[in-house]
Amino acid sequence: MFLEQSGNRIGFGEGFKSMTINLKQLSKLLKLSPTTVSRALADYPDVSAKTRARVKQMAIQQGYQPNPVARRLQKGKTETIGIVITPEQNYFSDTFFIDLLSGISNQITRAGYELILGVASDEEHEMQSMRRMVEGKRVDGMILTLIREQDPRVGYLLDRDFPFVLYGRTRDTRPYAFVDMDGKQAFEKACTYLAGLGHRRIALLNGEPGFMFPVGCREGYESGLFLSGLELDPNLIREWKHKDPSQSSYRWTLELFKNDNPPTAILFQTEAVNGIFKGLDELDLQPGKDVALIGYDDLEIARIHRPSLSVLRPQAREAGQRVVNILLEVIKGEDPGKFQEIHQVEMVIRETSLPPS
Amino acid sequence: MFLEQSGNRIGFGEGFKSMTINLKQLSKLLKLSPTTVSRALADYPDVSAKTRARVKQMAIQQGYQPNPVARRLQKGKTETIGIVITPEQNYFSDTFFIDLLSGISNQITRAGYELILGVASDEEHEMQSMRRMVEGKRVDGMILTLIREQDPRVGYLLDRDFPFVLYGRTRDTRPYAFVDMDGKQAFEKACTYLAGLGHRRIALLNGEPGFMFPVGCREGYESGLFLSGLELDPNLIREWKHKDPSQSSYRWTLELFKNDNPPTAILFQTEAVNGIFKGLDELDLQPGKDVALIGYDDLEIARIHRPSLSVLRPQAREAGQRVVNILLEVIKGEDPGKFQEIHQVEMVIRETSLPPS
DNA sequence: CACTTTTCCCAAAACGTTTTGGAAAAAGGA
DNA sequence: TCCTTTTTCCAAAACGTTTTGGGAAAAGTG
Repeated sequence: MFLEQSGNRIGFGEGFKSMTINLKQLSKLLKLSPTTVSRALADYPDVSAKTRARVKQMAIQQGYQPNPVARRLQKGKTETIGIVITPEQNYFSDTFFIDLLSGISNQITRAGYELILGVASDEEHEMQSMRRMVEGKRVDGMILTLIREQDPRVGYLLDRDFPFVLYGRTRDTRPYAFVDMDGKQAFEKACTYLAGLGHRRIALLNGEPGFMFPVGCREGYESGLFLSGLELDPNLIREWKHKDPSQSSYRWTLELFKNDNPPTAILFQTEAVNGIFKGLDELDLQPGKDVALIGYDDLEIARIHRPSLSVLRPQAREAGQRVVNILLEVIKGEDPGKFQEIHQVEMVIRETSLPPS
Repeated sequence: MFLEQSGNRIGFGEGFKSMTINLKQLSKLLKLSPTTVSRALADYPDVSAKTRARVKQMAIQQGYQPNPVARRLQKGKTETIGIVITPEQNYFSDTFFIDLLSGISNQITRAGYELILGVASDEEHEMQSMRRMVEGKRVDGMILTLIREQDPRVGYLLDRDFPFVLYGRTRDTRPYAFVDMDGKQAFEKACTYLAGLGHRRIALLNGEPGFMFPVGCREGYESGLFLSGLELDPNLIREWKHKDPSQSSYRWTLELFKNDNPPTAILFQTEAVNGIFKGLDELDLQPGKDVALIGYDDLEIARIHRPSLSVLRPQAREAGQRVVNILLEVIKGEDPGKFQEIHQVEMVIRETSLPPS
């Protein structure tokens, strides 16, 4: 009686009923057609400035917001993008991933899109969660992180021409869009810096093989040694496990110093720092004094610890924003091959990168 | 020509076009009406067993999946629930929040729903992000975490009768649904345990005031002291800041031991453990040996550290699942007041809870 | 004035489901 | 057999937008 339709029945077990106005009601209030109201709000030129203003004012006054579900159906787009995280892989180490997610989320909101999140326990569920999003027509595009050297997700998405952007890179040769950190350049920089201080025995405690990121780290490390005229000693390279970064890096730290000719400096991913500190402590070596340390990722612990840890600092938030902007372009139909960005990584010198004693 | 509609135009700037079949096409293939196919798939009794089987088989064969957007429009539900996280509040400390999120996500997926994520930098953006979800008709329900004593979000949602569930509690007296950990009972248990070992000076390094969780912690602490016949000494209670848990807890640790009569044990949230370790180290006190420690939350560091840290362990994953199940009931129209759960917290005794030396 | 162009608006269709309200056919009951 | 009930299916409406394809009125042009 009061409202012709969509009135708010206050009823049994009905749960929440929106009290907001819809397009038809708004147009009735304005004595205009829904068409005109819709077009006025979308700034089409074929509605006069006067009515456009009138429409907009009324829309604000009535708190009208177009129903996103209806708009999505008509537009044939979900206005949604998906991401799947795998906490078991210890991705959530502190601030880094959160910064990335933060950049992603803010940019998505700005575009009026939605971010839907999947949480998977392993590689298989990760794929499953992504397929649900893609094949279930729940998203317009995917963001991929923690990229593996051979990553089935990339092949899957390329095969069906579905829009996606990687944070990282893989070995697939077909063109695709990615935003990656220049791990190679970062580790090269750190390595030459340490060599410049006089270090001759520089170790690399690298991430797990199979993932793409450690590949670049190693390349940079080797290239840094080469540029500094140092020899590569395989005994100074070790790899820890994602499942248990602290434990494995602890063991490898002890291992490294069993060498006849132990390292005077270590490069590593900050994620593994607890294990390294513990190992050094057990060996009665002072971090920064007896062994120089540079980590990749500026986690909280790096700033807190005394001595504070020198680090390579990727700009995760900015990268997240770029990932989204690129994905939106790809969704629009742009050629993904055009978007391949490699971002510089800053080096922050603190207290653990002194010359050898 | 090939397909009457929704054919896959392979075109310019068109981006991804779904190659999947829709209801109308499927029904044409089956020589049935869309109505019947829809009802067959939904197991309505008014379609014969034979055709139902035929429909289901064809649906599988053709890989048919109903378009969720269309279904949402018709059903008037978004089949989506929202959550907003605030990383600045240091919520993502290690495994705890991830476990919660993991439980939430899995249960949501199981129900065929979607989880949309907002990332906010502060309280204001947190509210803004939630309002966008609620008023923009983007979700059917909200999950709230990191609850404050006076939490404007709760009032907001109660006022408009919008479905939500808290992980935690607040001071609002109106009935609402929540799943909370029994922090009070946990701290009481830890406190009486330490007192039972002979500790007489037990300190509490509590979370930031304003949030609800530390309130329970303190109550449990005080009750534990009382039950053990110990006096409450205000000098043994300190509160650290969310913005900077390590730094502030480090300072307060030093402070605690400036006492004439310093503590022999400390209760705290594990989040703050780095600062405590650092403080004790500086004071030449050995954790576990000179000072007993029990933390709340079983973070990785607690298991890794030597001596390993005794902790109170909330079952975050289970709690996450309960939150979702309850929220789905509330969305269905159940009375939220019926769902108020307080979960027990387990105590894990490791190496830092010995009798005083 | 008569014609063309521009301005401004709108009715109807479409997006892909589910629900409503029957209707035809088959089965049951007398 | 005739009437009633059950079984099985379907056409049409609805969800709330945007887009399509005009059409009437106003303005410009000769």
